Amino acid sequence: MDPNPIGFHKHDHSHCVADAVAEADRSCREAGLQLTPVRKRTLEILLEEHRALGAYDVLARLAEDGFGSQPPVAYRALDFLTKHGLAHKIERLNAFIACAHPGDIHTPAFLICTSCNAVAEAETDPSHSLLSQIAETTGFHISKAVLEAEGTCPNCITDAAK
Amino acid sequence: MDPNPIGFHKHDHSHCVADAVAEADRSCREAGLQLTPVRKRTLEILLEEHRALGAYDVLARLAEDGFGSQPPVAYRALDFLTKHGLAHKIERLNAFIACAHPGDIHTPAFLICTSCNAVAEAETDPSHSLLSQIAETTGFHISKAVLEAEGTCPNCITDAAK
DNA sequence: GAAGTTTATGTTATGTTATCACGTCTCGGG
DNA sequence: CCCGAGACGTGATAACATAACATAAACTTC
Repeated sequence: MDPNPIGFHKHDHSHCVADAVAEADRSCREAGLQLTPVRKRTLEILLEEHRALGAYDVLARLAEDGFGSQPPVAYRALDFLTKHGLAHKIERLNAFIACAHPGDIHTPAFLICTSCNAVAEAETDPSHSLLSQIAETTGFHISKAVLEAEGTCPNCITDAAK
Repeated sequence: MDPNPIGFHKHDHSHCVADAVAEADRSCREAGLQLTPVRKRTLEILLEEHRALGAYDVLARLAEDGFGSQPPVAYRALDFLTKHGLAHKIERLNAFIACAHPGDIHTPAFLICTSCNAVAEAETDPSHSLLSQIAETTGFHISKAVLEAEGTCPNCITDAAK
């Protein structure tokens, strides 16, 4: 159901999990944040799956690995990751996904394919961002934005045409 | 906690509920849709409160008015309203709000004030919409978009400055 | 106008997502 | 050595949402 979920492009991610974890490790140390075993493992799980995962899916995997089996275990780890830009919550799906561009300051936009369930994280151009325009004209101060689009990804459009 | 939630501007809405319901009534009749008593009452509740309301809040009000008291009663009515553009779901809040611009074809953006809990529905300019740009460049076909920003509304910014 | 179809509503039950409250442990500072 | 902060585990519960089934009204097809 989910052949190639990374931005809808195929790729070999045998190494990218390890790389991303190492990078997270480094940036946390730099920022004085504790990337503890549960948190690190949670990030690995999200990276390995490379798709949006519910908190209870993550929890089940953590429990398998010997961590606690109660919801707060997963929610706390996911909170940490999302708070520090290592993961994002997809509100539409009540699910979580590893950040595709950690380190960048960004307002991510997500493209959710309802056919294959892939979720791609798109970059947005902050300069003529829709939301900053709105903020300007209304005097509203934005602290966090959610941009999510649901539809059909290029691969599934092609498949449907066959 | 919520002095003036409508787009953050004060207004007298003694008549606007009735007007909006009448308008909904008319447009449903035109479209061959049944704005049944539960559905109409649900819309009224959302309009009266003029803020984002959880499904169970709506349900409680419906039950008071003699409608069914089980969750599907509220969810079905809310589904109808959202499906036909008379209300919107705020994903970030798991809550529902009456549409501020029914009839228009629009991709609404919501501004959620974390201080006073007001939610404003902003118009977006579809021509240089962020998401349609993304769609173009990626080949993704968008069927539904969610744009939600969390922050501080002009009123609360002013209040905080005091 | 009887039989079947669609649409809406109600109810019971259950599933899914998220948080609270409390106890323990560990680590670093005073 | 004691203390406070942060992290983690656990039990309990809250909040959000849907499945499955029964009933009733409106419509339509013969």
